[in-house]
Amino acid sequence: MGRPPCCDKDGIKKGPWTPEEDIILVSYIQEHGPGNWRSVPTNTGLLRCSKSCRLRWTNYLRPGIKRGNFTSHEEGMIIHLQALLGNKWAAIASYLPQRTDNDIKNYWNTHLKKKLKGFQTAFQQQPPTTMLSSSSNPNTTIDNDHRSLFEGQFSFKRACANDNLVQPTPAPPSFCYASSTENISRLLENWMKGGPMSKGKVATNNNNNSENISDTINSEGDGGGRTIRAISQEEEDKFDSILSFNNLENDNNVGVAGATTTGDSVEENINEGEKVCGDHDMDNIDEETNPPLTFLEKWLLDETTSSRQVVEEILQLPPIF
DNA sequence: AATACGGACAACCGCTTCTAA
DNA sequence: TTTAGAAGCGGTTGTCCGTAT
Repeated sequence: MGRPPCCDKDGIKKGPWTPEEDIILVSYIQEHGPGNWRSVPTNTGLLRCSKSCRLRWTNYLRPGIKRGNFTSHEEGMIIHLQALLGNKWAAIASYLPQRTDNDIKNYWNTHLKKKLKGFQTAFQQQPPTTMLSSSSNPNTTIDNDHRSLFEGQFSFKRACANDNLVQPTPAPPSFCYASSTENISRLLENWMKGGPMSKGKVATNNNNNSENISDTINSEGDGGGRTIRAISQEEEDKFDSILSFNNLENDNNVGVAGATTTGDSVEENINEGEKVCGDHDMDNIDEETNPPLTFLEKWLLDETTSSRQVVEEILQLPPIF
């Protein structure tokens, strides 16, 4: 026999969560910690499926979640990771600990996909170097639509690249209780301060005590367990194939996401990545809270990776670091 | 002013993987 | 070892809101 069912299918409430439900859920988790979601609806009286409770907590109520205002840095990370990993939102979110997979997925579908599609369309007609120089060259063949695409819609100003400067964004949507959700998260902050891990701290996976929220943030799923982890063989294989694809496309100066490549071997890229990574000023990185860089992370940090550079150049993205 | 349309995002659905009994 | 439910995850849908007509 397996486990008993998590909850009755009848009488389950669907749709948006109310502030009252949020408070009930947060209060319960404060007292008991997340996990054992099957018992949450029963113990709280919430007419929600356990799955819905877990999702609500991990995506919106847990402390440390950063909402809205994706920085250009984050955009760059998402673009690179999506090119590398595909639609593995949970894996991508693991490199952006303050963002949930759902948030990243929505942002990709509503913002970045459109931008990249427009970029690829434009790129098919004009390679990046020419396009970039075209703005100052009236004799270029690039048409005005594409120029405006890059100068307007695509213009992530480098002036905003500094992480201290938040990208200008439209007013937040006035969803019925987004603000109350935020308030609930804020309420939890003080509580978290007394815990073993402060809000938003990048987690390691060393602590197995699931009795408190901060530990469970490291270990639960659905966006909850955002840990820096070693690259899997599958990811490494995919990375290799992307590099191979870039090399194949090199003759046409077109690579993944419209990027060019130097045609370096995988080994050369890896070595170069390690070398450059070593040249970065890592003094501010706390090894205790930020584990040693993985292969993938080194690649992301590698400013000499030509494909990344070109994408950043064309999209006016800031250097990742 | 009313309506239509599209964008943005929260939440749900369904499939896959993990794990407790 | 088997089985069935929990958990994880990505895709899709529903709803709200702002803007254009």
